[in-house]
Amino acid sequence: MARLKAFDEERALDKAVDRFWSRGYDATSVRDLGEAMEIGGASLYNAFGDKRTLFVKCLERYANRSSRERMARIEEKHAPKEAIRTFLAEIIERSVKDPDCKGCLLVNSALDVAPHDAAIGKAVAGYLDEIRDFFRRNIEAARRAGTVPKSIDAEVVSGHLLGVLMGIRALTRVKPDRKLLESVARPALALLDLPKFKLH
Amino acid sequence: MARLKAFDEERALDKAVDRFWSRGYDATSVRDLGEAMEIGGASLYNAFGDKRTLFVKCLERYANRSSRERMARIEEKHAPKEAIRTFLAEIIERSVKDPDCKGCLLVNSALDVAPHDAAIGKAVAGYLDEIRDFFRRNIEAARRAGTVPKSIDAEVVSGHLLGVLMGIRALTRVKPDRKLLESVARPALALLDLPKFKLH
DNA sequence: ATAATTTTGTAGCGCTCGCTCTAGAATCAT
DNA sequence: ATGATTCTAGAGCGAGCGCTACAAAATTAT
Repeated sequence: MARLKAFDEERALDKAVDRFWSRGYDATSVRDLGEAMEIGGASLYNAFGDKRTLFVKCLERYANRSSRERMARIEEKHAPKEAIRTFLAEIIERSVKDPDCKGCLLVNSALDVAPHDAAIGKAVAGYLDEIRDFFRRNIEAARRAGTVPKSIDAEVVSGHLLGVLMGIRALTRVKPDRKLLESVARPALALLDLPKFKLH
Repeated sequence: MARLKAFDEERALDKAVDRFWSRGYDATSVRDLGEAMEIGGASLYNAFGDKRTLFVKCLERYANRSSRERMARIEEKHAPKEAIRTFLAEIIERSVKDPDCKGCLLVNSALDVAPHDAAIGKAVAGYLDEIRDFFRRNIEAARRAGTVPKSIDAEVVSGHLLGVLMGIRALTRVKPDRKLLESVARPALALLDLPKFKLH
């Protein structure tokens, strides 16, 4: 009944994610995107809507393929406390090995575009909530398993870990130094190993 | 010998800082700046050079009036450990009270412009180093004063605090919630109150 | 006053932006 | 084949971008 699309939508979407990730929303032009996705402007608008709509789809794609994938993969393979440790270690590893210092698309977007676009802000906040939930449920599981002191407050420490994560991702973009990034993470992880002292 | 300038350069610079701060580098046009500074485009270029040069001056101005001012003021009035606590408390206070969720110009720039401009990246990294130095020397002073356990490694914990600070500033832009921001800071501050346990 | 010098407002340069229009190429059911 | 429908490439729209050219206005030394 009609002509077939000449490109793979998912593949093209991944290319768009890369561009937004490394250049930011504003600095990425529709022509940049078309070039990276190897499609013309008309096809882009036809398949993905306007630039902002494409960006929203990129955020969702990134959340699925980067953020959620990592959490699911790690959670499946590691005990709760080790899951948290592995998560941060993997972030640091990726951060120092990325020559472009792209950081995290969600964190970058949280600073660049979220404050100027309420809907995107809500979306980003939601993705970050998922990460905090990952920390929270692993802390709680570790508490139940006894691998983390009972004095650890999952509510507080999950927030702390989310902040530490974002700090690492932010620092990566100006000072991608392994020693520094590890020093950001280490006290947060050490917290989980402390003997049973009341923190407050 | 020549016509006098009709505007106050410092006042105009402050207005430029505000605009860059709330809108980001790319999204702030030279016309925006001229409007905020209440000067025409020609005067802007005459007095401050091009947009990028103006931005560099804005970063320096911000560092002097916001970052360094805060550190000096707090350091003068508080004992070392309380200086750290007060610093983070003030950041959180300002963050939750800012209706525009502007965060910190240095942190915003670290993510937006630093990765795409080596010179600005170096400058931002330098300003962040100053903040880490603030943490480091206060930790060391507190260690000497005995208000912080000797087991605290100033090198590690100053990096941790810088990361926590950046995490708070980043989170502010999407989730400006006092409880959340305080949960990011609290374990880092609790660390300074712990009895003498070796962290690693 | 006059001349010298700097600032100022304005107009507009060339360029890129997000986006759309249009004509034709490609694919399906019939 | 034919017709219906969708996709594609390219040109180009109006708008805004960073920046500059230029002449009028303002100031001081002479």
